[in-house]
Amino acid sequence: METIFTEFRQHIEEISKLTDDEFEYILSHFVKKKFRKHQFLIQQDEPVKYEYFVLNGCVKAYTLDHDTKMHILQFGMQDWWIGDYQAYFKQIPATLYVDCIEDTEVLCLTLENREKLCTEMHKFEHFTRKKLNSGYVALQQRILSLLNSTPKERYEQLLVQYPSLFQKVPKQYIAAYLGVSRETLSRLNSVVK
Amino acid sequence: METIFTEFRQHIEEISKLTDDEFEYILSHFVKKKFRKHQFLIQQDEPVKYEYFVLNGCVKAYTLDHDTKMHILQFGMQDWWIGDYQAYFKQIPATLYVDCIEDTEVLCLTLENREKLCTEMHKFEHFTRKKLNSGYVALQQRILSLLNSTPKERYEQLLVQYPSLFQKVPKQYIAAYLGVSRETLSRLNSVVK
DNA sequence: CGCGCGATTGAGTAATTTCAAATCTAGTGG
DNA sequence: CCACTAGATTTGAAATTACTCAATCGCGCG
Repeated sequence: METIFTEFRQHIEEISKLTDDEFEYILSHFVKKKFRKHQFLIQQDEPVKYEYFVLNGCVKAYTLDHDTKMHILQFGMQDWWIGDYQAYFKQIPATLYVDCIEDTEVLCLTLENREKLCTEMHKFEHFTRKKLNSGYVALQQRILSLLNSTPKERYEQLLVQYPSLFQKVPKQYIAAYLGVSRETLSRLNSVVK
Repeated sequence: METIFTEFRQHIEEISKLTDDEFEYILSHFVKKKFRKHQFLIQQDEPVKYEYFVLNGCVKAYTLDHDTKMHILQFGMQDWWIGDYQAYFKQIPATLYVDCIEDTEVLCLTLENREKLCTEMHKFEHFTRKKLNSGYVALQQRILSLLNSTPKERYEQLLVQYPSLFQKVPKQYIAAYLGVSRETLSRLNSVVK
């Protein structure tokens, strides 16, 4: 077993313990791929074949406003799942771009294999449901922070919640994630709270 | 079978067909409750016993900023699920309020019964997972609309997406959902696009 | 050393909020 | 049927916040 997959196994086993055979079986439904910095995993209007599990590296999922202004829906770092779920589940052309902030390795799962695993292994469906539960809650929290909080508060919350993001991600992308201009984000540091 | 439950059955059967016995079994894990306009289903800091399926009526889930400014996370109308999922899944005190915009009947599901149904009936776990998939996508869309769109655009998108909301819900609550002040929402109508 | 990307700073502009007051509406009791 | 009231909506004006556009700064890498 390649050691690169142990993290992936641990990730699943946080929710459901697996036998070696079970893990091998799950893994056989994924394809490993490498991408370079700036390379696209998904491009708007293209078909969306996969959901991705990030083994290492860093990616961002975003839309472009009038082909210029970027709005970041999600980052993907080690152990995070990422994709264009709307397009993936409905099997329609991509509504998002996903590209690499640095060189990145991912595990790719087709919708077909996802459904197959869920049907064949109750354990995997359980894992998927649990993962979705927490993902759902996280998105609700993000919505509340967009409604409740000032840009400065949102920035500080993010800093506490995902300090590792700030190691890898240029501030302008943080701004595009928080929903403010890069200039405003820059000025937050000097504002005395 | 009370006719009030046929909608609920149809709602599940949009994803998984059920036998009468299966539906009866599922239903036996829910409790039906009635609430009056202005009554709370959930109050901040109280325990969260249930997730709710709305049979009829209308509710809102929200937080209060400094006990005054309301931010609405979600509305719940006929056939919608609603609750304080963060508190429900983690079994911690409520972070939200949920109360009735009009008299409302709901089906209540404890976390225990939810997990029991998911464990015992693969079909129910499948239903739950599918429902979460689309819920997850819907929340992502909401985040993107908060990042991408002007208040006027968000208002118009909501109007197209959920016209029935506007029959039941005062505009000030729509404003609290869209993330603008009621005054700004009011002024949107007069702004020539 | 110089290039290029990212971050910062400044100034003017646009949008939204806040606070206050006025208007409208539906439901209630006389 | 009308007057009254509470809640909801609208309007006005001032203040605040964030945005845009432009210029500058800083740093790592070839």
